[in-house]
Amino acid sequence: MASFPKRTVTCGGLRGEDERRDVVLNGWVDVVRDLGGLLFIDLRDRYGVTQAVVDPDVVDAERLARARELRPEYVVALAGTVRRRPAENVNRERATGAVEVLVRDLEILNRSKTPPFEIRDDAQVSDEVRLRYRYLDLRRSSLRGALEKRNAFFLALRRALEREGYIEVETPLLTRMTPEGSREYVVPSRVHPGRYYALPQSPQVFKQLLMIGGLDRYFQIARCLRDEDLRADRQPEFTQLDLELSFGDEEDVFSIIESVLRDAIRDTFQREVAVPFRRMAYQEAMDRYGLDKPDLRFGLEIRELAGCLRGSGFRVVDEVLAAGGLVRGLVVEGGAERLSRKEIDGLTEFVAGFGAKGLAFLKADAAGALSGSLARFVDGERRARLRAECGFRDGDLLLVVADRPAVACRSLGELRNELARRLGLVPRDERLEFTWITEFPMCEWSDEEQRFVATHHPFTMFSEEEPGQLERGPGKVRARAYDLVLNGWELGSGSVRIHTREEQQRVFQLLGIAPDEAREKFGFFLEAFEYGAPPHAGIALGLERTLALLLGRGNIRDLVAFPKTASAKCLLTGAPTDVPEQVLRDLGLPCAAPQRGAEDCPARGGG
RNA sequence: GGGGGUGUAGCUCAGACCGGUUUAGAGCGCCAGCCUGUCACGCUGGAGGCCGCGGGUUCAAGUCCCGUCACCCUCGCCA
Repeated sequence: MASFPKRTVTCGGLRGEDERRDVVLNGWVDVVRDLGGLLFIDLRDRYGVTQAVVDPDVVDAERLARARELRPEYVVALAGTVRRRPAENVNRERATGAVEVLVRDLEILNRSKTPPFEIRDDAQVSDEVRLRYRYLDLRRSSLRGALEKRNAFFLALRRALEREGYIEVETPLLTRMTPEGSREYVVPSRVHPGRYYALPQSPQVFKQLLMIGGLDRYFQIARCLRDEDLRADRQPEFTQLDLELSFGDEEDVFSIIESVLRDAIRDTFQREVAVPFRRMAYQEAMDRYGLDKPDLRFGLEIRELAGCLRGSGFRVVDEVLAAGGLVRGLVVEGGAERLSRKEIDGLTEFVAGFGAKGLAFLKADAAGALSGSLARFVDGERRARLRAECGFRDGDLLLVVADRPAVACRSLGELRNELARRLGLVPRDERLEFTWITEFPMCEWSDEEQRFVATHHPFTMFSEEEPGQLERGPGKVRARAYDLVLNGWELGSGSVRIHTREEQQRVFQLLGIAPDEAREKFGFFLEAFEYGAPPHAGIALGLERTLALLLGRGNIRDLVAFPKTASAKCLLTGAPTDVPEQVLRDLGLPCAAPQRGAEDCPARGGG
């Protein structure tokens, strides 16, 4: 038997046709409006808000007194009769606004302290307070709605993948450390003192083993953990749609992802996405947009300026070109008036943040007069070329970076995004510009490590134009890897995998992983290749990022029920915490705790 | 690890640039009283401050200086 009057409807369920029904509501008090005689209670739960009326002519003094005790966030059970509101009192803002519940009886199930912030969507509250009292923030429809969308989207993904014959398999959370890649969380073993598991940065190795195991079509909505510094779009724990297929290649991965995303977005957001997605080679993305995750919602493409500016007397240009650098820029339409000298100085600092040593500029006013740091190097002929080749017209602003290729592309790419934000070039509609970025280089030379490092990961298949190219000119070999980009965010990446031991060993060797080391760290994996590994390919998509873009949110924190701060702390529980010395001893860990001041305690409810 | 921003009432913020001007304010919330059709109810009154923390300069510090902590953004990092 229930110890309290159990609800017969939710706070979002009543409509005009429920008139005269006897109901019980359970929920939180949203607000009480005590008019002295009549008293209105807005009662809230996940499903909505319903107005209840306590009428002193209907209830006895004891119940009236109890009603007057109610405060926001009290948990109550209300019993009463549904009645239509008089026409002039209908609240059209609310789904239940045509009715109200005339209270016959009420019980306070729990009291609440005054919450640290009001449970209202329009209340502006700092992230710090929201995270500390996350359970209160969860009562607000904005956060709850995001989690409901997350759930609906995940279900839709699972439905679509089920339909395509994919099977969801869970892979271990306690696994072995991988030598390449991001920093992993390490878990000490009590049973094996001095030995450690690692939490997976991704299920990469296991999903390939599942292919070798003949699972054929695998997916997992998988938690991934990385001990790296955080950003608005990065949490230490995040969720990927991880997917792998056998006997297929890029085309199969593209088509399954396109179809699954299209269906899930249609089901969850009632929005249509055009498939197939656009495709763009890495080099084209870098040349036109400066970044490997271009935002294609606006133009403002990067212009090649070597031809127009070579030999103009602007020394930096010629020096940079002679050293193999790039001279490129952006033409800002109407920018001559829209951007002041001071703002351009600010942009110079902005690109300096990405290593650019300078930002030259040229303004042409409405009458055609030139000004700016480039003006004295641009004669009539060069001006005509700028107009013809780059569309530089009167009233426009040309911003130029001359630098090493990597710096020139990056700084102009970031500058392009920044200008689009400032000048309002990003369309306000909800357009979704999906793009596959393909043909990444296989590896890059790392000055820091003095070796080649894999651009994607060391299990990625490469495409050699001739045998032995990987060894002779590794910088020129392309990986069969691809990224999925949406509106300037990288949603995820994947590749066709290596499936023979020989090719895998060639890549390990290229990356400077000695045969002994490879055997020790990846022996089990190389061995698996010797027992009939099928050709396979796959991808992993960051689902919080995908949802953040679909919901128009600037960070992924609200797609996570209990997120961590920029310093990877949980403000609700206080994690990470010290642990008792005995626990460390049992684990065979050194007990010397670093000297520290008093740690913040988790919230105790204030007041 | 580096850079930038923020930190003042429960919440969101003024005050700080140029030290003394009020007894550090506002809106919301909170408490009390009044109010029988409100819906962010209204009206009247009230309580509430280690000005993040520690040091320094000064006759005098919310305000200036140094350090430190927390949160946010970001570079590095994130195969």
